[in-house]
Amino acid sequence: MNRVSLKDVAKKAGVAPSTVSLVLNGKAKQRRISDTLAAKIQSVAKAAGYQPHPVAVHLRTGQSKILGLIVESISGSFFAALARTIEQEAEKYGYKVLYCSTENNPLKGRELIQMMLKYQVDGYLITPAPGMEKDIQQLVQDGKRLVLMDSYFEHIDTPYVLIDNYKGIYTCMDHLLKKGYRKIGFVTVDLELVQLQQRLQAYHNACKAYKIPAAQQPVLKIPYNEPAKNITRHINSFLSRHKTLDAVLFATNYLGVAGVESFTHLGLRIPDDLAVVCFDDHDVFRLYPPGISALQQPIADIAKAAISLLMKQLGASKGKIGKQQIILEGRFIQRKST
Amino acid sequence: MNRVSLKDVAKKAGVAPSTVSLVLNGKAKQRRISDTLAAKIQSVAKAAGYQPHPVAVHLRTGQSKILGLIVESISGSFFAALARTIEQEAEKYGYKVLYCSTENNPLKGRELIQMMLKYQVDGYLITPAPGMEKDIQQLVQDGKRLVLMDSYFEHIDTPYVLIDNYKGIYTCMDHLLKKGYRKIGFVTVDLELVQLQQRLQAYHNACKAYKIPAAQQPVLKIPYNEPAKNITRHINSFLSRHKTLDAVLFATNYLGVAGVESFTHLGLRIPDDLAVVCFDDHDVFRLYPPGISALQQPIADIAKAAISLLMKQLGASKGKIGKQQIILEGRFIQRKST
DNA sequence: CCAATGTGCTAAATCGATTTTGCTTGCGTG
DNA sequence: CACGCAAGCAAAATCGATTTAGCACATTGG
Repeated sequence: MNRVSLKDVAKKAGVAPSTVSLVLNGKAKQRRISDTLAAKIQSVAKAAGYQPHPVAVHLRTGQSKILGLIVESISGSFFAALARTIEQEAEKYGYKVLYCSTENNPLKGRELIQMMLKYQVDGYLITPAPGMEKDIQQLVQDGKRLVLMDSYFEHIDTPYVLIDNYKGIYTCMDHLLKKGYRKIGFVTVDLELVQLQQRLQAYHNACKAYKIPAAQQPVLKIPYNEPAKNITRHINSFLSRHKTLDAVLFATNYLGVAGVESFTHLGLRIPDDLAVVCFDDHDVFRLYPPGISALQQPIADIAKAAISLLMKQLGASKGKIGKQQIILEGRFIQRKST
Repeated sequence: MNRVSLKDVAKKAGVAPSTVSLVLNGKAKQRRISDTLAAKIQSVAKAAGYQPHPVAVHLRTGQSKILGLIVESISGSFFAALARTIEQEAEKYGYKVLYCSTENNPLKGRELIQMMLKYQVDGYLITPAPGMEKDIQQLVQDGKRLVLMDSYFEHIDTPYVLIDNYKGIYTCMDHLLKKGYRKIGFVTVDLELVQLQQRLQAYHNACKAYKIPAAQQPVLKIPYNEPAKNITRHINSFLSRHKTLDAVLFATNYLGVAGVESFTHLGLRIPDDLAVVCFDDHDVFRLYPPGISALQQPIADIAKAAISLLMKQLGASKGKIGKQQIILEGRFIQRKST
């Protein structure tokens, strides 16, 4: 229960507290403290197991060294992986991450933001859900540091990191079309989010490029926040209505997962009865026989880019503040479903 | 961006900072500060919109005024309701709540506890999942203040609040038996947790009291952490194996919810083909026609009792530290399923 | 009339760090 | 020899609160 304070270290080393602080904060050179003394202080501090008191640091510097991470659902595999990498990256800069999920509930999103304001996090990392627009606008107005991931709002000027949605879907479509599939259904979410519009657009444009008439571009738009079993039901009826389909492209991974359930339910064999591709990968696609092709998001890269952007805003990183909008490309993972 | 500090208030009121602090902390009487001055300071502080700086308070007092709440799943209705009430109650004592869910993942539970240690929460409120036993033991050893809810560990001496599991199930059984049902199936989780043992025991004892032979007490134990669709599958086969059942009693609400799916799947009509009761209520039971009887947990009371126990440990509450184990009774909600 | 007691408030220490300013030396230069 | 400058470290201020010790004045008693 006995914390070692900076003073204790100073006493043991026989120097002033300020000297210890300077050394431990790497300002020894700059403040012309002799190397021998610096080395001694370092070793004494280590031996004593000194850990700076975060609350004191926070009070003095005004920095909590905490980042707030708000994701839609911590149970989703994309978000879980994202959270882990974010945490690792943040640690490199000496930041802790406070992470919470909105569980697709905008009210909860608001509460979480309020909570993080209270705890004075230094910066925000958010995968914005529809309904959080105003809250995010507010954060920007208040001059808070933030980076959006996975999505963004067209008329709020914030740094963000996301995948190239258009190119991603186009790659998937290109793959299917080159394989000879011509009756491709598209399953997406019924939402006005930019990235979903882009995905839809890419689907239609790819069809057009291969001279597929507009009438043969069946699209299923599933309501947002629909329970899993309803999604499966929607997909069931969609597939039944369009018996002639030879391929389906899912716009998000949870739709793809629901689709998988649908296939087993309808007894469809992949890829003989139907070819399948999904935008955004998932464990299920790797495991479900025979393996479903997917466009993998570079999760680690997204996390790194996001942290990097945030650190630049916080002035912790040396680099200049360059482009604030980063768009990464996905990687197509071919499996046996196509 | 201009925080008003205690000093600012002091300057505006023309008094010393210490006086302001004493007044605002309700120690005016005790320190014989005149009522007129106290009143003036109060009004000045209010007018200036003074808010104490939590970090400074934390540093000085050593109290973060934050409680850590760890639940199994924030999406579960029981836990969500619990979290809300906890938050409300905590606010009355001037505490904020940092809440997170383990999503039934013991590893995540450990991480969360580590995080809360870092943030120096003053006390812990935990609904312990199997696998967290060691971590909780450690907390107790470190002298942390904590209260368990919903469950507990037999050989760790901690304060806890939970429902009377035995009496709860007995009440359900009594209800069914009085209505004339004699072939009652029991669906529970295959876990060694005390409260589940008690529920099972109550089931068997109630049967015995009505002279039902042991051979006619069919019990289905479903593995822990099974995905929802597997649970439904288990229940399907259980109900098919025991066609003669005239009633089912579910030991937890998520089993009941899976059961409901099973009924629709098998085309069973409630209560004509089968009577149903569930331990622990859920929105679904209220909405699913014709409404399923359930033993409702007094969630608000649990939350209040837990906060009360924790506050006593933290010395924030006036009352003496009395009994540390609180057992509450559930309320039977009769609906049309029986 | 002076000590004892009470009253009402302020000054100063403290929590544990960071950061600016300042104080000694030693050395080189004119 | 005096002056200036730099090196190397210590002292003190600061962040924003809480809390203890104590000061100045008034009242009372012997």
